[in-house]
Amino acid sequence: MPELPEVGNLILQLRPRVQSQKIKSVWLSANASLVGSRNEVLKALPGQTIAGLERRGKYIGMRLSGGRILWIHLGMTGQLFFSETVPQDDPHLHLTVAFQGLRESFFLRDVRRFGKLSLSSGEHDILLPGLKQLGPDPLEIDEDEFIRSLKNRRSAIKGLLLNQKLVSGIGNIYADESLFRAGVHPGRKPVRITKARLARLHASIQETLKEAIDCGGSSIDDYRHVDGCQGSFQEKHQVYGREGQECFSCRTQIRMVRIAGRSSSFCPACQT
DNA sequence: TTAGCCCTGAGA
DNA sequence: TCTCAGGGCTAA
Repeated sequence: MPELPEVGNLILQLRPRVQSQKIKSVWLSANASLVGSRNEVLKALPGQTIAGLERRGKYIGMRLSGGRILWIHLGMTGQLFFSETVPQDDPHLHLTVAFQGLRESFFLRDVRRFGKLSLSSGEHDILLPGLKQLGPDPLEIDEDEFIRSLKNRRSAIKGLLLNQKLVSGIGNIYADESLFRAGVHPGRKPVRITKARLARLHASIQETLKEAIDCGGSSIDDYRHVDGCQGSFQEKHQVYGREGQECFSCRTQIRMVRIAGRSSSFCPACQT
């Protein structure tokens, strides 16, 4: 569930706490969703300093002083937090990083294990296939490029927005919310959407994501800030999670359909 | 391009 | 006990 705004917020909160900190020890659970060598992670991290944090799509990159990068994808239920005490008997705890001279350790918890962890030795040996093929960031892609990448596509726009090779970082919530704001039906195919409409969708995506970032993201189910606080953008959702309720704009009942294997909420009157 | 799978907890 | 939620990968 953590999408671009949630991941972006986590990085902002993590940065002041881990940047320039030296890693003392690392623990990995036996069933952590790790891509690559377990021993390498356990050997390579201790002694390294966190040089920086970056976001790529929904991935968090933790850059180490030696040039290596630890990549974290939170999947649906991944949570990052700090604590002075190690949670005992938590079967969902997958990574612990302790820092020199710091009482608090850094933890990764992931109930459904849809998340991913991977260590790369630099920019060029990324093992995560999704990260290697990541499309442009929706906040950076310009209108022309956005339209070009979608125009003439013959599958539902909703599925295309979720395709991380085309644009990276949009998930179910922000796809539904952006389509509502642009007045576009999630099942509509780009070949049948005017250029002006696609331009409006491009703007809606950027507006929605920026607003969500300012709100600290959407907290649904598991997403929490590193200090355990919740984001507030869920209070502004127009369609996501509102099926059966009235549209705030026209009072038509919000409907839910399955498109590209994902639930899609929309207003049948506002979105055509 | 799409269906099915992974995984677990919540709710019917 | 069954079904559903979902991101991303694989196979058809």
